[in-house]
Amino acid sequence: MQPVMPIGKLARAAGLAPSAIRYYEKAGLLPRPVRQSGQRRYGAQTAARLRIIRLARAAGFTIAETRTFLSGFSPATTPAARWRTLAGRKLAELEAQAQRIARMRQLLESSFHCGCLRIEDCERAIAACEVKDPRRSVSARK
Amino acid sequence: MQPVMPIGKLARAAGLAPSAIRYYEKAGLLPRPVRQSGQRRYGAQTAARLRIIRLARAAGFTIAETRTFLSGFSPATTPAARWRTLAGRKLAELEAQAQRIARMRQLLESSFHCGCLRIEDCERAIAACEVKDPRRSVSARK
DNA sequence: ATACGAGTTAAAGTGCGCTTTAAGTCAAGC
DNA sequence: GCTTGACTTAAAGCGCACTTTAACTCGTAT
Repeated sequence: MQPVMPIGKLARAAGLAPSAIRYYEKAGLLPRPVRQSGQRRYGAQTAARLRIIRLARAAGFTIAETRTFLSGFSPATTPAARWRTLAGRKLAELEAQAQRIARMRQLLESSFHCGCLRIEDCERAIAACEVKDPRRSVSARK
Repeated sequence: MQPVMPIGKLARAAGLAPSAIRYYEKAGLLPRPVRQSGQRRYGAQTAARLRIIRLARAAGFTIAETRTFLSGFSPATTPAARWRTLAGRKLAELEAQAQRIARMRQLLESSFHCGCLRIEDCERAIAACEVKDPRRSVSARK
């Protein structure tokens, strides 16, 4: 039960679906594991690696960024240094996202305080509260 | 040039691609416009409506929500009341997003302060800073 | 006449992170 | 011998908001 877990057990242990683990393998986050009659067998180190992956994902890193963290640096680069590099960029992205959220909040709270009875009436009044950047929106998370 | 703009002109005026305008029409955000020999002709009111759509999108509403705002209420419901209803929900979503961002920020700043030389070494150390919710992540905007 | 630019359509493509499906293999229990 | 459950693969599907493509039609300028 220690060095030879099948994928289902590993998945339960990690709180993931087996398909996600296979996907991570294909994506280069996990090495090809040993096999017994065609089936993957995992040791405790893979469970540990999945915990790291989960941490990275929870911190907002994409699969590609997580792969970079795991294997995209010179082997001499320490985990701490890798994390600093990637976290710096990610924090900037999060800052941008936070600002977009703040802007949306502002729009949600400040718009349509008009007394128009029909939308066609507002259509003229809106002109003032013009939006600068027509692109981008967010919301919708699984 | 006032009540009979072709789609290209409208698109430029609104800062959108013609394909987006056709898409909005198919999605039910815009009414089918008058046509001249098969081609769409728009008046100033459509430009105004596009400004409203842009505002709604910038505020974080999805296409479906925007359609609800425009035509999903009883005609007697004022724009202000419609907006209040939808904005309330959206603000709650934004609050949730903001919290996720805060959590990601925290993880980014607090993780991997270990002195491990290789990731395999951290794999044991990580166990402590366990993540609660294995699902969900964000980042990556067009 | 004919080339050009702008319009038309339906259908497929994009990005991301998986999940789902279909069709098959394998070992263990009855 | 046969069912059951867990595994295998490659490929397709999902959600969202558009964009891109391919093949075609217009009116206008040369």
